[in-house]
Amino acid sequence: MNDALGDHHDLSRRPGYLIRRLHQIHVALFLEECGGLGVTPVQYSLLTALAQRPGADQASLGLSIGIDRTTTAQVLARLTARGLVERFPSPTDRRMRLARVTNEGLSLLRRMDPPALRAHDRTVAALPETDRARFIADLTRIVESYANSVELQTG
Amino acid sequence: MNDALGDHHDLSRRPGYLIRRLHQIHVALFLEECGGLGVTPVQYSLLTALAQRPGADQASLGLSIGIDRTTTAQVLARLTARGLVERFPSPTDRRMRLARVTNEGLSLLRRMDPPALRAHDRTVAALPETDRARFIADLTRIVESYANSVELQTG
DNA sequence: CGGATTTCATCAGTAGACTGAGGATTGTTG
DNA sequence: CAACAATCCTCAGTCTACTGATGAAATCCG
Repeated sequence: MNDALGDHHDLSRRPGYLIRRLHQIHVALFLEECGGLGVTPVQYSLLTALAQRPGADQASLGLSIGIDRTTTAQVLARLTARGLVERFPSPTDRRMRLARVTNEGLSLLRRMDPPALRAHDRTVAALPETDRARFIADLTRIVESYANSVELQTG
Repeated sequence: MNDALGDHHDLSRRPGYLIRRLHQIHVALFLEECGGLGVTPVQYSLLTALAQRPGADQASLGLSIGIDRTTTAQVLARLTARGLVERFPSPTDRRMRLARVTNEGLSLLRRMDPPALRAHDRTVAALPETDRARFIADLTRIVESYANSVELQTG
């Protein structure tokens, strides 16, 4: 067995494993900070994106936050059921359903911002302050390197 | 609106958002490299951990790879159905079900190692080579800082 | 104009991930 | 020893996430 494979058998050296765990940690911190409001990280991302682009259709909305068409529809359905989002048919293209954040949704979004910001900050709080920006820049660099990759994007 | 919250409205500056996307990218790369073998990243992690600790019980197995009791049972059930893992009651504690990787599972694991290693390498390939080890060290640091955190651990 | 293609949304199916509740067993302690 | 507590697993329910199939609508192009 060569060294590369030997190291590879130590789970904690696998980037993918560490990333899954880090994702898990962030979700837990987010729910700890925002749990009382009943909104998950993805729901919060979607609300944020939709608040910036009212009347977006599901496909482009999902694309902008990196979730696929089916997941986008599911999340929108839950937010709609709670009255945080409205959906309506596009007047110009009857295939499309457009969405918009309701006043109630905007109000919730404003209340969520401080705890959500705390959750994001706590996610990288274990790093010395001088390393955090660099770490986030590295994350950004990897994510953006795949942003235009067809096979990894939602279809 | 203060600056911190203003920046926060740019999704791509939120660590949690970037981590979710990065996780997504890794899973896609993993399935691209290993897809033909029909094993997911979590299944691969579990097989790797179980191969190192044959006869582990579900709870400690899940704990060691950071998935909760219910998910562990689900993943083990799928692997068992495919003949990659065996489950059997503990001879000393009738509450426990122990598990072990079958010969077929060990064989698959060996075949998976090269493509899985490629997937993990590709996950951080967008970073200049000199930055990769540091990035992985940062990931490790954060994950380990929460390793003993009760409220974020499975259980 | 009309058929082929593309695009948008939905549905069904599968997988990972967690909570809360419950039953069975084991361990602790008075 | 018996009551209590802790542990292990399972079950039901919810949410994120993806693929593949299908139907409806729009667009392209001959």
